[in-house]
Amino acid sequence: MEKLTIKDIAREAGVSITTVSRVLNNKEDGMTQKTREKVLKVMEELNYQPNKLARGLVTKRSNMLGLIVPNITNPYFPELCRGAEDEANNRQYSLIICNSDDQSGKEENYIRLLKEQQVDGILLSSKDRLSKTSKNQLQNGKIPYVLFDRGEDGTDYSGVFLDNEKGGYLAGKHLTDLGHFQIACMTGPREIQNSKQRLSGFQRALKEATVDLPASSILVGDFQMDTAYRVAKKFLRDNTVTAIFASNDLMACGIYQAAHEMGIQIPDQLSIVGFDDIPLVTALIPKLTTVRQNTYEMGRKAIDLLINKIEGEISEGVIFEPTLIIRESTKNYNEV
Amino acid sequence: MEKLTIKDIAREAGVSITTVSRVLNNKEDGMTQKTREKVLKVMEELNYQPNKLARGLVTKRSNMLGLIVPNITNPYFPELCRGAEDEANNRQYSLIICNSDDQSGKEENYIRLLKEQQVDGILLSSKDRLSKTSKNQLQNGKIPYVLFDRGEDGTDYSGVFLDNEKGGYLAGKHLTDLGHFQIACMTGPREIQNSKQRLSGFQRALKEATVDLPASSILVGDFQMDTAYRVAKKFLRDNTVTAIFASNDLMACGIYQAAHEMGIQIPDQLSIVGFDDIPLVTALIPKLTTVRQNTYEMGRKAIDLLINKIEGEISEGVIFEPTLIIRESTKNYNEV
DNA sequence: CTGAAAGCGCTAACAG
DNA sequence: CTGTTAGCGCTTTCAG
Repeated sequence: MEKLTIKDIAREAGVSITTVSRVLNNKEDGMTQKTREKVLKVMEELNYQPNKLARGLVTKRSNMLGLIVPNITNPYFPELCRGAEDEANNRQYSLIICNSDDQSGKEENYIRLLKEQQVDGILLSSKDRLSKTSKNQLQNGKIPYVLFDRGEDGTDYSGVFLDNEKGGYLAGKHLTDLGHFQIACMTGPREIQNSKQRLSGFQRALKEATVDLPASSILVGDFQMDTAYRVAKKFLRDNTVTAIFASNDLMACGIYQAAHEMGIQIPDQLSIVGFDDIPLVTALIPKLTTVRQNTYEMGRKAIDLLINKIEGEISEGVIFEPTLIIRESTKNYNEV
Repeated sequence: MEKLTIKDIAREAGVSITTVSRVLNNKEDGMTQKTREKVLKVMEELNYQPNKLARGLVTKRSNMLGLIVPNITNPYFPELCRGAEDEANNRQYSLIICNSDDQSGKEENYIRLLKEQQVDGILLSSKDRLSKTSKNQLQNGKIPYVLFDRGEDGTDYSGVFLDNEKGGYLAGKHLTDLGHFQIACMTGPREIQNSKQRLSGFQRALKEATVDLPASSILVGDFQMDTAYRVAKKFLRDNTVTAIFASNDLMACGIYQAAHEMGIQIPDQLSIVGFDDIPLVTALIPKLTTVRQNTYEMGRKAIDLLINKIEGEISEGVIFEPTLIIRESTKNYNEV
């Protein structure tokens, strides 16, 4: 039982390969119902599976999409992947998922690889803005692409983004509404857009409530749990605050750990707000209050945009709105 | 700047396409260093990227591999993906990651899709044993494949597995060594191999220590946090145990939650052992004692096997040994 | 309504 | 040392 080709089917069904090709592609025109059925039956019997590479070679469409994520290990990204994958499959595309490990070298490499693999488009969730090389690869390679969340500022708004500023604001407002006024904030890496925007939204909220946020209370993290733990431990030893906003949930976990070891009760002595609403967050005790992004939907939408772009429809970028999910890790200051 | 082909390079460099093809494939023989360099330079200048589909069509090698995981949302699987991806890339293969959502329908569909996409091999991490359709697809499609963890019993040992029985034993022994004798166990779905083996290892350990494990203390979960939470809550209301072994870490999280809500202190009143050692487990308070599998390495090894198979070397399946990682969620019974 | 033939971009004999 | 040529499995005019 060697690999079957369209020829074998044609021979077996007593028709030409053109006819076989036609039924393969559901071309309505031409062909008796009978011929079609016969061909279909032969395919069935022989368990024929068309070679998509060969098809791609002539149609210039591989029906494959690339998705590059910075770190599949951060539970945020599997959500994105699932959304992307589901939408891609709905639309008859396959997804190649790649992990850039937060390294722009790897990212560039994957872009090249995906292009060689003739993917029809790329969804890029970059660590931060695109490196110059990446941008070049993408742009003068004329390959359709969509940016996810961490993108360009201004100009090239072809992507799916979150209103990070608003997210930060939501977190800040929640905390000040609860009456807190000694508040700290742990950001992601300083140079990352995302991170800056969340911070600036947060600052806006505190300002509105005339709560001061001294520079010393702005802690710089790296979106990882371990670092957050260390930074928090040091900070909590030397400072008194009643609330902390972590720019992502993973860092919130690190802060939990630090607080626990120092005997600081959450939320009784310390309120914590996270960001992302990754699934594991409900496993924390107490459950984390956080700013939710609908990652799954964002993934779907991003692929939707990408495919539209590939298929020639112009479709604008989208900005998603975050929402605040109040759970158990924040508490009214008065009750402290 | 239209899509460049090997022809363009040949014309530009003033050589034949064969020559270009040769430098592309690093064929050492023939060709002056000079010619090679000239071609290389032209490629560079024009930023040429070879079309892998076309190559695949003639070589019958796509250099793509498929990986099907049951649920990318369980943090266990991203680890596997990373290992698999890294090894694949090392060996110059790309990985298409697919998510079967624990549905064998989706799994079968993906197998078909991957085959049509002409992947060179498939790494299949199935929910449980293969469905008949999957098996057929794989076997009479003559496509190399390797099974991950949840596989066939006996016969076809082409895969990477964990010694689940030993893992269960390790957990049981740890608990009995600590002096516990009122112990419960939460398993995965009853019909799953994995699940059964972990349980039977666990039972073996208790038996050795002459500790009884009544049927009523064997709780059936589904490897998910939510269910575990519900089951545990009910169980803990009606029964007294001083230790629970959860067959995976996600379920351990659910048990934490239940215990917390009922005011049961871990590990003071209840010791818990998990299974997998997924990354988030150190975010739990107290940190979870668990049976670790080296998922990343297992992923690498699996791809290694797969590629060996593809490239014609025979390589046997591998069974990995789990290890016990003692953290903070278990405590000596005497100190209770 | 159906088929013959050209060609997608590349590799691999086989010649020169 | 290099080029010519015949496909890989499929789609797609263009004829019949």
